[in-house]
Amino acid sequence: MNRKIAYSGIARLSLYYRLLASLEKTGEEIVSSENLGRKTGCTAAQVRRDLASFGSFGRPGSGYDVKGLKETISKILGKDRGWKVALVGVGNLGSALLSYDGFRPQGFHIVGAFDNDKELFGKRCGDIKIQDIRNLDRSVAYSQNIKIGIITVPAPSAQEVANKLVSCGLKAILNFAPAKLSVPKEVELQNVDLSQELDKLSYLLRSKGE
Amino acid sequence: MNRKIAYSGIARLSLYYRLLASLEKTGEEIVSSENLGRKTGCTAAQVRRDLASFGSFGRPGSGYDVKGLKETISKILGKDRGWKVALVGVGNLGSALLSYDGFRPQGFHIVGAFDNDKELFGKRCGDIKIQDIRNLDRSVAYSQNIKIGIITVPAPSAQEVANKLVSCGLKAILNFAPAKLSVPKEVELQNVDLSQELDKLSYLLRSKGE
DNA sequence: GAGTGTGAACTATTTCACAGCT
DNA sequence: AGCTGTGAAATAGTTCACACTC
Repeated sequence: MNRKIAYSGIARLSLYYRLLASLEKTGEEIVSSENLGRKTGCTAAQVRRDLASFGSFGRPGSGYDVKGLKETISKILGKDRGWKVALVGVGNLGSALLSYDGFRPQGFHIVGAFDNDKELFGKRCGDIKIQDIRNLDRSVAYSQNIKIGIITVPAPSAQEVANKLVSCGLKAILNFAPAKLSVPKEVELQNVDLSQELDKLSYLLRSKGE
Repeated sequence: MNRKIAYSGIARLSLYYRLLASLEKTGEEIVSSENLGRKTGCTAAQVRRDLASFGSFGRPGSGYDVKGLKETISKILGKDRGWKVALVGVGNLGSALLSYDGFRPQGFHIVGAFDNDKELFGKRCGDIKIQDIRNLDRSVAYSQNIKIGIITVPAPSAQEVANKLVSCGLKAILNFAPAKLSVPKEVELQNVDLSQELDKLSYLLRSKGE
């Protein structure tokens, strides 16, 4: 057992998980690294290496047990924990995320939505009532066991919101604002940067002469 | 001049670009790799290495010219091309992206929005009228010079939409559906996978015992 | 003096290829 | 026979450190 997974392996585990969930639905019981790889866009070697960093889950000669591996990965990723999430910034993107029903089955439950626009207070979005951001404090976060925050405010307010989330004791932030946030190193930060994704496509197109 | 940029360098160029645009607004004229790095979360060495893959843009002793470097990166990334984009799937996320006004200034212009839901045809979202997906064909894409497609449909229809976009001659796809798409290798594909981002946070939290 | 551009060293990640298990 | 788990090799990416330029 090779104890250290490549950082990029984590993202692949997420893909494997989703594929396993779908294989389970269609009744597949066993899957090989070859297949798991092809269906997630990874190589068989990556699949085996990634999984082997956490233990020996496969059976030589046959492959991996779909249901078992799915549960194993769920535990590795911590998806079995049922994370509670707070979202700040109920604009276009924020409300889209609130209404998205794909997070819950993945183990993420948005339990609070906050904004600073009076007009929105009390309105519902999905099944959550939008609250004044000032209602979010350490004790609320603690009592609701909220550990993850999603930032969907405009870039200029993003750092301020991040500070707030940190001061409320949240441990992880998913940031959609196109801004570089500073958070204490013990707080995990992931950025989703839509313009950056388009820039990558643009570069690839341009560099092949489109 | 070191001709080959690391793939991950492209994403950083996008960050540098955005920072330079903001420095330009505040009237800064010169920036060092040190500063550019700190403000984008990269190292000074990365900044210099990334830029040096395309030429010598800095002045030893002072740094990089903000305006000039911004324009250079714009060209490198192909942002100066003014890409036309079609979006398919005007649900929550799709309409959020249509209404988002951050793409245009970045050189990406969504010129068409398509769905298969009759109820939506003719409605406006942002300043675009939603059309029947059947209205999107090769000649429309060609005449409007649409090269990039954004997929914001549910996972089960994503591959079908991708096929359609490819058959319309689009050269790049930004996919938000949690599905692994197959496209010809000459078509560029980037995935934005929100559950995956949450999974990464979940893993990091779990692995540090939160 | 200050800061770039870049070889060279280092670290991370991927791929190869095969011994060993079922 | 088929497929995993894993050393070893190969490749990719990052950091160091400094000669050189302004």
